[in-house]
Amino acid sequence: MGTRQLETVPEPKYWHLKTVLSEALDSEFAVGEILPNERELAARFGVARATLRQALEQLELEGRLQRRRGVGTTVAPPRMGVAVGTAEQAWPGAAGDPWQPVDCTESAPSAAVARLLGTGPEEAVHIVRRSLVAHGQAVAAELLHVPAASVPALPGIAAGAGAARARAVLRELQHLELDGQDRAVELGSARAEDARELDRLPGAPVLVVTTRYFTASGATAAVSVATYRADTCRLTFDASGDLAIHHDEERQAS
Amino acid sequence: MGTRQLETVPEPKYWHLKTVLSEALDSEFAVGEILPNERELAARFGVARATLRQALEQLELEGRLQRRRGVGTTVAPPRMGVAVGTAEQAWPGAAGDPWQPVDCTESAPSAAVARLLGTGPEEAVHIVRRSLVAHGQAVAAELLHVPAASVPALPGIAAGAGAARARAVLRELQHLELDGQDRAVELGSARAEDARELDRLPGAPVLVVTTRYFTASGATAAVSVATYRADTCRLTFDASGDLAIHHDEERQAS
DNA sequence: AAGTGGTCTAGACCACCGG
DNA sequence: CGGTGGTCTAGACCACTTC
Repeated sequence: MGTRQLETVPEPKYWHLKTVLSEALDSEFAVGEILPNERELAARFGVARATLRQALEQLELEGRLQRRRGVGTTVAPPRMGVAVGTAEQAWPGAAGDPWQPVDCTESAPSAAVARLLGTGPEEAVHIVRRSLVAHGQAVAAELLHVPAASVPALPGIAAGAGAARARAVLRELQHLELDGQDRAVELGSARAEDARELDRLPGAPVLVVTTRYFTASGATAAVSVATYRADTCRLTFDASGDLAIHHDEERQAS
Repeated sequence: MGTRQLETVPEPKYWHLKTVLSEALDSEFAVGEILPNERELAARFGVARATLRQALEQLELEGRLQRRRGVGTTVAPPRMGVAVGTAEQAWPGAAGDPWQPVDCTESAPSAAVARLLGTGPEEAVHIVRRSLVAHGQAVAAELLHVPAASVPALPGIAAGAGAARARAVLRELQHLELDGQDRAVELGSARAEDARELDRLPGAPVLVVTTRYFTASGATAAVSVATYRADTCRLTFDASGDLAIHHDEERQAS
């Protein structure tokens, strides 16, 4: 990266800072190591703290750093691969599904989910909350929306609460024949509730995976909206049909 | 969502601002409409411009707004769905592939790509640049890495330049038998080069899709690194096997 | 030239975590 | 309690687009 300030390149300071820091992370720091605090880093680079923070924010977005209030800034491990697209399609909660049921409520879904389900906007559905933990860290939170029509044999509403009820809904789902599914991935920001569960601040970047599950009759039997921590996760769509979560040392290609 | 300021919930101003603006966008603004400028909005809400900008940044990240220097802030259309996972797996450049070849160079890949390819870190590969345009807007830029061993019958190095050479490499790829592929999606920030092509500023959030293509012998024959504009794209992994880009009115479910 | 969003500054205070 | 990152301010100047 030689000197080339002679071109029409008034490179922003934070961008240059990010590059310098990124190279320093590669060569001079080990995973888990804590960096000097923001005030000292800013002084060392001769910039305002806000400018230094702009660079740190980018590096955190790229999964290179992890910042925690009251603690400090540490060098993040490489992103973990999380398998979300498997060849063997199965209902959520099938054998080997690593998601952990948390609880289950019954209420009206958001307008967007209602549209995907094809149900009326006022019609209540079962909403199963599940979470995905990998390497001791919560990496994703899911809201699984199941219309009552999909689980007709569900025991009465009072059939337990919390995780027990969630498991009951998932068990009933297995009785349906799954015909296919449909996935979309987009960038979002964590709602306050998800942020708490993912140990992030509200608004943290997340990858939102929306999955529609179809029955043999072609109807949408359930819709899952899963939010993955964008800073620590790389979603993998292997053809290998393996649900296992694996942690590897591959870095973002670029 | 009643009033609950009595709890220990000192909600940040920018977060509240974002909520207010978001609701205003839903009810009072049409797609494409320009908002008042930042200085006026900040004054109207009684906050500093930096705080107002923090809210706008979040909304832009969520694909609700589009900001352009020298122009203004406009209400963004819903994200377009871009199909990236198709049941009928095919080599890049196959019939119906909407990607447009731009040019082709021959150089050493990044360390990360070299690892995926299984080639030596110094070994040069063909790097085909392609771009994806939808609705008159560039939505993605791709670097397709093809080791020389994958296209042995390629005419001499001087066989054209630019798009012509890119097409030649793609044509040769079709002669190989494709056995499978492997995808990963993660959040990244646009390199300066990608940012220019995507009409964004450097560092803009992008969805990075890394695809490995395998030959029947199990070797990695090519690696594609595609960066999609995270603000305007929703990646779809339909089982329908349709490469078409469709624009629909679905909003992020949340 | 005028107006927009993008960058940068030098401060201040707050919420959170640890000892 | 001290130290950390998170929020917020009130300015300034710059790069870009449009007229």
